[in-house]
Amino acid sequence: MTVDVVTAHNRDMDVTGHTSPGSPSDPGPEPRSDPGPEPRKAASIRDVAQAAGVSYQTVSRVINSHPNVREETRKRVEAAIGTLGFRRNATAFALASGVTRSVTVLTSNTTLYGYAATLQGLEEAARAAGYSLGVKLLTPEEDLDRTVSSAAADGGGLMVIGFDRLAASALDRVPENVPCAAVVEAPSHGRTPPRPAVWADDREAARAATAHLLELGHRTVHYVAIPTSVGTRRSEGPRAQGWRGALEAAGVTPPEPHGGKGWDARVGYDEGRELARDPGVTAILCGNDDLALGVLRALHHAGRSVPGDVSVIGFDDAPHSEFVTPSLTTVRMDFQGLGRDAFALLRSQLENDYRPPAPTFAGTDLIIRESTGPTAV
Amino acid sequence: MTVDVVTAHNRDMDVTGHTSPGSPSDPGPEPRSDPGPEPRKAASIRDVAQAAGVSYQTVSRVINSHPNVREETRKRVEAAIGTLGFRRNATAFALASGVTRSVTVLTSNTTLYGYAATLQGLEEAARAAGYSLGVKLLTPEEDLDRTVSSAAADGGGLMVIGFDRLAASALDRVPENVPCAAVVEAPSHGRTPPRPAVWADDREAARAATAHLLELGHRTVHYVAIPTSVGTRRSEGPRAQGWRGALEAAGVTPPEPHGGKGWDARVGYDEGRELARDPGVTAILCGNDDLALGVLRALHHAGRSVPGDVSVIGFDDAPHSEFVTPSLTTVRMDFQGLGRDAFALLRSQLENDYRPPAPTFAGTDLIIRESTGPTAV
DNA sequence: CTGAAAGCGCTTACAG
DNA sequence: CTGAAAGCGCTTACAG
Repeated sequence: MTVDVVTAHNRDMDVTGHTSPGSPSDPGPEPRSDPGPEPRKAASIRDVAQAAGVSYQTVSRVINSHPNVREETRKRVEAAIGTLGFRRNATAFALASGVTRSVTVLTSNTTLYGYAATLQGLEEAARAAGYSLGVKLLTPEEDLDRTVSSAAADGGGLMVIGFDRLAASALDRVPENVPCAAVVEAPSHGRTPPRPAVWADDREAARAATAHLLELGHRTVHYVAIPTSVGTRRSEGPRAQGWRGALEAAGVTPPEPHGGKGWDARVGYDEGRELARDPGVTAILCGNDDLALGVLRALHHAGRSVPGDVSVIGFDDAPHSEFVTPSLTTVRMDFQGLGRDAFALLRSQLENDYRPPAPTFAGTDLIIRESTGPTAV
Repeated sequence: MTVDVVTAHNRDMDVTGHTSPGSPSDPGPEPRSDPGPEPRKAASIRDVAQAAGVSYQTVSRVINSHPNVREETRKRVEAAIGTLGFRRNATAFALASGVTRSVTVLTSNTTLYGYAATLQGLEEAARAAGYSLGVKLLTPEEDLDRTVSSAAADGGGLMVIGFDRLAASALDRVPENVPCAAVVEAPSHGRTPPRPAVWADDREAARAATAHLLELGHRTVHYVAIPTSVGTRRSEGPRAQGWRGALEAAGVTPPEPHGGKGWDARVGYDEGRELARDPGVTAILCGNDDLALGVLRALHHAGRSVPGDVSVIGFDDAPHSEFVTPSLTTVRMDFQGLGRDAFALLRSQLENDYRPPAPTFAGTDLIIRESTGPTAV
């Protein structure tokens, strides 16, 4: 396929670390008794109290904007806070108050579009609610129980982006008494996720996309699967189920699905090469836009035109899908909405008086672009 | 340009929140004095001590794998830890020990490839070192000083992904006494970042890419800029400087640069339409691959072939760039390496006895694919 | 090898 | 409206 001529350039490092002023390598002229203008250690509530001539409890009242503080006292304390550059120690606050206002996200990926966009939705919701957000990457190498329990020990709640098997088993291992919510693949009928969760209707979206291809006149539709969080066979994910359901509803026997080996364009390319060899293949649904891109590329290399000879539909509506040629027909997903809604589910476990608002998830849309068309006559 | 026929589907929500067992809405049969099999509250060091029949200091020794504990005592404590499901409270640990082993990343984006890949490098390095990783998104709406100081108050160190103006000014505002490191754009000659930082040699990479186009016979090279962290004009970033430097070295007067208005393909498309109108344009360097994708699309719509009529080079080597048609000649950046190296810089400020290892950053490479070629004769 | 004390920086009752 | 006490769950010296 693509021949990459790699021209090595700039193998030299240009990475610089500057030692901070006052580092051991620069002892300075002489030890001074004067601590100097820049405070070495962060000011505490007690330092502020002393500077303002009040007790430290009063400082606590001011920083928590308690009503019962005389105006003049407050001013004095605030002035001291300003000059000392005081910032409340979040660790001590968490320990003393018992409220953590932090969540850590467990995810096996941060760069794939669906994951990254979900993460962004989570971040926005967390920030809006005044929570800090931690991220812990799930890897096959590390012991899952250790990873999960160390994340749980960080306090606060846990969010799981459960699009894959690794993340799904992490979700299964979250201890009962740890607040937790997840965004997951649409569960099979009658099954519920082990924890409060949100999901998009992948199954229905895949059904609609497949039906659209059948309506265009294609005799059958092939499927290139993404890995899935459920089952072991690539045909068991909700997108695969929706695809199969649409075919069966039309009286078409579903062909063997492809893929299931990864999320990226290379996998799509490899599967696309196989599909391109079969002249009977005229319509392909892909589990995501990256796979679809690889399939497009493989069809191009095989000399089969899109959509003239073959129609291709992706999934997710990644940002570049509108700008490739041919532009990609795909299913738009509101990952950020999923992230926001999942955060609300977690927050309702963390704060007793918090009721989650109406879900903001926008649903799924089939976006028709250039990569699909009627069958050639 | 692309006509999107949006078929609304599945606007219905399919988002489910399951209330956890024992929620207020399900009060259960009767209050029981028996707390039941599942512990409501996490076990503390004291609970473990009691269960094991030792003092809580001994438990502390065990969980910190202190040598001076009798083998039998250790066993007993470990058994108690197991049955109680004890996990050390990270907040209390941080407060008592003074070591935080956490960093929070300040970034204005998490989905653009360069940012996401840098973040992933940071995450890997942090995890390998046993640090937890927080992410705080920088937004123009929020007060920068507040955002920075709240992140600083979370304890641990700060990492800034400083590829844009917002992040650069966040970096300027980090208080002197807060440990901090950054990954930044290559600084101009004689200027140093306000904090320890790493960078790739964007300037040299852009120079090399431009020189490559000139060597192919192009009379001049046009530039579509990404926004930059320095200066106000789009021509001031290091990539722009490298591009201009290469032209001037060849005795070519640089044309006015385009872009600078955003990072995504839409901006590239808009700029590409302008460039496509000028038949004298035969070579275009873009500040990133998304812009390049938009430019490619605009050239396609204008009926100008790539690389037959126009050559295009991107920047960053995003995962999809290899699979678009024509595949994109681009500059590969080792963002993950930058992230790892930046973390080491921060860690050396956090741990007195830690010396950063040799940098792992792999440099930049020009990857030549299909979107570039010799000028048409 | 193990236990009793003091303290990390804050908060939440409890007193005045 | 403001101050003195106790405690969050752990650690680091200090004693035995």
